[in-house]
Amino acid sequence: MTRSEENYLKTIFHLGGGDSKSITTNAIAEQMETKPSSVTDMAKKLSEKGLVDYVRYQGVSLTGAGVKTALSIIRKHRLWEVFLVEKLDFTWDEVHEVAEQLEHIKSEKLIDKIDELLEFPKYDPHGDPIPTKDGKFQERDEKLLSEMPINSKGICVGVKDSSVPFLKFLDKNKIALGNTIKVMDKEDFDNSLRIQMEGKEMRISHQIASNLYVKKND
Amino acid sequence: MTRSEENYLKTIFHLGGGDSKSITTNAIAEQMETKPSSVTDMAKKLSEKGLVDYVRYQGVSLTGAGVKTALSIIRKHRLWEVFLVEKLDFTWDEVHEVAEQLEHIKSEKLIDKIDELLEFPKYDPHGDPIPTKDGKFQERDEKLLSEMPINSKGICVGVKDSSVPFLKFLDKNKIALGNTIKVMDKEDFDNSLRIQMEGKEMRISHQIASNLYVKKND
DNA sequence: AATTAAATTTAGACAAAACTAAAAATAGGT
DNA sequence: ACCTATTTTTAGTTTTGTCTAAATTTAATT
Repeated sequence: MTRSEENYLKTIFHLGGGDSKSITTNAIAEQMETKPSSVTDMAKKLSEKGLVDYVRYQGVSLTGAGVKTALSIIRKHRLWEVFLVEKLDFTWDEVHEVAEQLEHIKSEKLIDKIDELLEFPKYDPHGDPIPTKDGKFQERDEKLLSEMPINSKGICVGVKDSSVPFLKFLDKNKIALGNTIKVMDKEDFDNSLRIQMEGKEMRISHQIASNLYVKKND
Repeated sequence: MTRSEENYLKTIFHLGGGDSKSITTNAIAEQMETKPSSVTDMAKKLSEKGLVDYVRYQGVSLTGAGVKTALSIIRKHRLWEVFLVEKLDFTWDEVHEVAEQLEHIKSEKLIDKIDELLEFPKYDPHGDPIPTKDGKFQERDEKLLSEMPINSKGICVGVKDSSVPFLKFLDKNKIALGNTIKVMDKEDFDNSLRIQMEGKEMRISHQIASNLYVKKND
């Protein structure tokens, strides 16, 4: 497994090619900021290795082996993110770039020990689930804040957009994972929300609300 | 800085090319298990970048910038080794391979935080000094056990050979860094030593004694 | 069913890092 | 000073991953 191969598998998984849905070369190229022709080359190689099914002009989807490999990389990425935040005081907007490098370190013992050190976390700093060693996902019953009905309560458990600007915005506005949320009111005009977060009232744009995951209470 | 460039600089430093001594391409090739012709190519590239002085048919030596870069990689390698042993319960014979990968992670913040987490260790698990952030070495007054006079005492502080077999041998014989050592007697015949280690008497071959560093007490 | 626009693949090239085999330079011994 | 063995470099290939530009296939529209 080269680093490049691993990055392709990860991207295909994230684009939804895990459940045998076919992902186009263009979509992969755009996501990875490379050219479609490069993707074609890699598709052939990964197909040779039995990690993806590739049909010319149709796209690629991960095989069982491909999913397994992708999950192991995602697992490493997310565990390293937790490590950086929990043990080294990184902020959640700083971890992605470094984890992109650390996820390629080849040592099963290393990642298992990191997992143990962190006491087997189930979610990463952005609320994304960490696959278990045997590739199982800890799915959670969550919905977007923008889809919560008025008067419903919940806990903020994840972000959909984990870009640096969005995360910094959340920090600035004291919106953090784990916070309690109650939807007070919706504004028809611009779809903004009036919410209570940890008891304090605030107004939130639709943009923001549609990028925050909430676990419903009642 | 590519990974390969970093590995060359590190090797040149270890072969003694830090103090402007010229190291031959052959020596580098042997150390890195590659071919002299490959070394020549890299020597030209590193010379272009101002990291080594290279004279055809004469060899290479590190420039100031080259030494600085080499030390920063060695620093990272050794700090990661300490991390693996102290925080993840790796044994001292398991750390090298993984540290070889981790040393190439690019993030100044990461290594500084690891340093802090470990409380700024001065030596790695094999007793090798860890360069400071500004490239200074913590040299220690140490000598090989084989060179200690009879009746002198000291503390075992490092290994010269840090190969897996040697380290495992030391473990098996309960020889560890930090142990007190007293040289009782030398055998002229085979240069073996009779020593007291942590109070217990044992016999040690010249082979072993010439790969253990000791800090003299008196 | 034909045409056209968009997506995708092919073909050929390049850069990095390595290798092999052949050529060139150095150093040692007489 | 010359010859020879060794070391080192050069020249030409290979592999991996990328690119551009041209060719092909698919899909959408009429």
